[in-house]
Amino acid sequence: MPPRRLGRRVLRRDAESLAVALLGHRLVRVLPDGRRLSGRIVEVEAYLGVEDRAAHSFGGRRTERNRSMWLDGGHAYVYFVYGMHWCFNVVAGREGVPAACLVRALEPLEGRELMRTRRGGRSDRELCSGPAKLAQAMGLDRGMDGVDLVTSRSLFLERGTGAPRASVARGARIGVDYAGEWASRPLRFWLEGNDNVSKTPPKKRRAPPP
DNA sequence: ATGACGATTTACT
DNA sequence: GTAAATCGTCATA
Repeated sequence: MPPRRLGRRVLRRDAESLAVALLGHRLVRVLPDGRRLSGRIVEVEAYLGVEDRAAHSFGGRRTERNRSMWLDGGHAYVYFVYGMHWCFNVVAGREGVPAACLVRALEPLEGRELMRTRRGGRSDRELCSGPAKLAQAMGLDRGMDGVDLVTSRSLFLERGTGAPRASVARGARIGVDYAGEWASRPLRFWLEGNDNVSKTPPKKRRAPPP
């Protein structure tokens, strides 16, 4: 029996619930030649939708770039940032609700050799320990944007062992300092102690008071 | 048509 | 800790 995939019912949950639910399951990529790449999800951030100032859909923004955020829960939202990086999200909620979960880190499982090639021969813990790193390692780009993870043969989520509640840590999201009060909301979730969780970047210095 | 800006990573001091 | 890399996207005009 092949492993069971995560179904629409789970993937339609709200972004915060889904972020926690994704931890401990596996993201799987099957290449055209049949090779498998996969990793255990160990870090996820929730982007809640129109009210969330850190989300691409804040204020109901609906553009060419973020249109996948409005798809039904369980679709992929893959976007390009900083002129060179791709990031992968699992869309949350029902169609018309622009919420998503940014997958920030994986524990590499299958296909580590190919991942290492794609990542420039780095060590195992440098393969998928960041949103753009895992996208590069797994070969996720525009071609995967909008894919339905429930039905696709090339990209999907396999049920793993899940995550014990006690092992899930939470804190502020990374790289959203522009989002005002939303920047400090604890919507980042990770498996405490896992070596593949991304490192928090240095804090931006605040301007000195006048 | 133009300009500002990133849901980041990497290298360097 | 700081800074460079690098360009598609979006808002403004």
